[in-house]
Amino acid sequence: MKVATWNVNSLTARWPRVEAWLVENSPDVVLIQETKQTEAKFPFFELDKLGYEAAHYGQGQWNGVAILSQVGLSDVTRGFGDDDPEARVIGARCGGVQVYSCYVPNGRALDNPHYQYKLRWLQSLADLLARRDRSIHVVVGGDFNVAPQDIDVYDPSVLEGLTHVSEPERKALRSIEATGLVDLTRRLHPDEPCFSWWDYRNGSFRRGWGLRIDLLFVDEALAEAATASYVDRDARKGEKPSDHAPVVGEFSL
DNA sequence: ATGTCACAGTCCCTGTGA
Repeated sequence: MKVATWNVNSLTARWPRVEAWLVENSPDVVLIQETKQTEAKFPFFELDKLGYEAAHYGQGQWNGVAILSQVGLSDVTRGFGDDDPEARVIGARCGGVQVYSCYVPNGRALDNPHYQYKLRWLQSLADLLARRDRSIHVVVGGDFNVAPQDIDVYDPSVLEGLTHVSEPERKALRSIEATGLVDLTRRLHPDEPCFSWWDYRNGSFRRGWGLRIDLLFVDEALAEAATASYVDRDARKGEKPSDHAPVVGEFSL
């Protein structure tokens, strides 16, 4: 089973790239973030032609998450069941695996109210995962907007005092791992940065100024069944790329 | 920190978010 997570930064603007990538890579399950689409605009018909069932939690101008699957899709859940008005998490059962596509709030700055929202949101996710059915495999993927460790940052000194690297954010990720989940990319590549996002500005991609903020958390048994994890950097090149590259995990189930 | 991109509004520019 091949599972990918990709923040596409507008599925409307990115559709030509997304479609080409799906045809070339044919992942079984794709966790999408930042569709920036209403339900009416989501390309259900086009995805069906490519062999994908899809579930979308859309909002319109901002946010929006989706799950695409070639191995079945059922039991869709949207949000945490609280009063969060932002479309940032969707869950479903695909091929016997419970999957979640997550778009964690950016945080903006440590003294911004949005940063507190980010920490609360991560706590809600940890609570949800703590309550999960342990008899089923789980993949929790998405744009976490947190670089778990300094190795996940091109130059830690540049980001000092900024969001994405603060200790409370990193602690929140550890509390997600503490529910029995493994950061798959780091497990399989202990010493490689494996960046997944590069700012559009400053020629950051060309200069290698990246962060690893797109993560795949999987249960321990799935981590042991993993055969590969990689970032498709080619998707960050060429015409109209997203600022994120897809992160892929492969498992022999 | 900022050499960009995408969105909405009421447009061929500005504000906002990332």
